Amino acid sequence: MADLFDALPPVEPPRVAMAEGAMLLRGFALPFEAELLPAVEAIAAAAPFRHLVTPGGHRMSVATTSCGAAGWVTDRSGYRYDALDPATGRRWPAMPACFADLARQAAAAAGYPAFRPDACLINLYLPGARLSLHQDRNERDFAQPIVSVSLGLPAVFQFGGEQRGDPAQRFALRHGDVAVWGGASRLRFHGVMPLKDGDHPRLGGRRINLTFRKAR
DNA sequence: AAGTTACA
DNA sequence: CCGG
Repeated sequence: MADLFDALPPVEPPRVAMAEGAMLLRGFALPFEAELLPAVEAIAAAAPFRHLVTPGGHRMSVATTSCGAAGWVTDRSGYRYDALDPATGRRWPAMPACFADLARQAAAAAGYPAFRPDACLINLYLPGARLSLHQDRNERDFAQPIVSVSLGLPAVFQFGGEQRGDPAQRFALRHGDVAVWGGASRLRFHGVMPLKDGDHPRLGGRRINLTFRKAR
């Protein structure tokens, strides 16, 4: 059996319903695309990517940083949003306008026209990096969706149910794809399979994921 | 508890 | 041997 990428039909629908309230926007027309990667680099210069440790004491294979009024962090004591970057003691870099515009447009296209993110978690995946199944539940208002933008190398996204053991669907995510989930799907478990080696024309051997949330 | 491994 |  060929892998998920080869198994996709030759012409992909631009919008795929993953579940109720959850939409995958394939090849979303990224506004200000040329500005996105330089913006990530500028954020990383002020708030470096780091491998956080989970409450269970495990080092995440994905490296993270954040921008916006609140940043997602974890350590032995738990998951949380913090106005300050624990690594620097300073506020997170401001959310670039091109990020906020992208998140708003994608959310609107998926049926969430009022989305105004105040946090963007930036995940850096190198080959082998993964995110095991988890829920996004540290935000205060679950009426607000999650908007997840894929850049660079392709990855396989797992989208499960509200219980960790529920069966998970898998979706190939490529550069320019945006997954949006909210409503009845807001607390679904989700994750990313280990990144395969590859070479993206613009991003090289890495995947960068921008995950927008309304944390507060 | 956003992790890893073993094994059927 | 690969993948779920």
